Amino acid sequence: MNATDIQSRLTDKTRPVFAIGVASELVGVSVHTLRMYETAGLIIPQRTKSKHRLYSQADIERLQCIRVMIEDRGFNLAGIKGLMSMAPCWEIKGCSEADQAHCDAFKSSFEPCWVVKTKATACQDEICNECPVYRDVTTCHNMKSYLQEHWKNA
Amino acid sequence: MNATDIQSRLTDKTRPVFAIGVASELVGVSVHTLRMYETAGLIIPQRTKSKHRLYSQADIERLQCIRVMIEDRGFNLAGIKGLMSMAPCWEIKGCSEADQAHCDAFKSSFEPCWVVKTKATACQDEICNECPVYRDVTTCHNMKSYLQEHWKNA
DNA sequence: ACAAATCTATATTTCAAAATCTAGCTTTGC
DNA sequence: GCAAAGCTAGATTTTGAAATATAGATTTGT
Repeated sequence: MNATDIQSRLTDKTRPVFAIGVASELVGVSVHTLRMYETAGLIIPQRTKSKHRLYSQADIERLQCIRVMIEDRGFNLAGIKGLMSMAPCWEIKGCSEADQAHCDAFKSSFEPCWVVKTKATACQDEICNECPVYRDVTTCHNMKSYLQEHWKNA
Repeated sequence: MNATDIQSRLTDKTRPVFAIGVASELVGVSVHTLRMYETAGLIIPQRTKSKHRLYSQADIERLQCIRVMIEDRGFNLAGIKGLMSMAPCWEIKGCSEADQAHCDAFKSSFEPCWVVKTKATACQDEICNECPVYRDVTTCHNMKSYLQEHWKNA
């Protein structure tokens, strides 16, 4: 591993480094609450081989956004999930019409794509944690601008 | 008034015809709950000269959608309002860049345009109840498709 | 080796949003 | 004219989502 590799590993916000206890302290909620957000479909931490959760810096920021939505804007978990479901994933991933036709995320606006079971081929083997659809949906920022950008570029 | 006019009045879903008590029975919630939804910024019934609320058939359907979001999808009022705020009103209304620059609805994604104070000139004298942005945002339907249509046509 | 941390699953508690109620006044419609 | 319905404003009650706690097994790291 050369110096550039080391630098990139140190600055990679998506690298899973924090155990749930550390993440809990960084975000200011209990470990159980973090597990709850996962069950609700708001966040997908990586897992070690033995199923222990690992959170990245990006995950921490995502969780902080979730807290803002709850505390400052009065959303409940269903509402945050609903807002996240607005991302036009099929445009971002460039799904064909055939792909769209049998993808639950395209057909309904009730669940984010990283939660649905039946997916387009483009997402079959996707690790959602690393997918731009999942990564860029940070509902505490200006979501309308986000949607605009992604529709315009589509 | 000729036959065509009569027909159009009878079938106009936006004509305000139901007092709050009737609306309350049609939707299946108390009159107070209807007033609460109004305070939350989810619906804007017309008013008589003496400030009595009047609901149209379209209003009833809007309210039924709100109930679906609450009962079936678990949203709270803040979440429904947040979802409604996703409509790209400036695209639908064709606002100029100057208009966008001093319109709160363009700048933030926290409130629907029909709730914000500082509006674009295109909306200064708008009766929001009759505006397509307000009318078409029925969050219980496929909101993603709605956004797609409106972005594509923009 | 073993204490601390994490895992899943379930039960219980908390608390604020949502709904209901109250009061005093105005409007509506028979 | 007057009873019924609507208005605003504010207090109170309810209720279920969110958070906390518990239990027993597994993994981690010193």
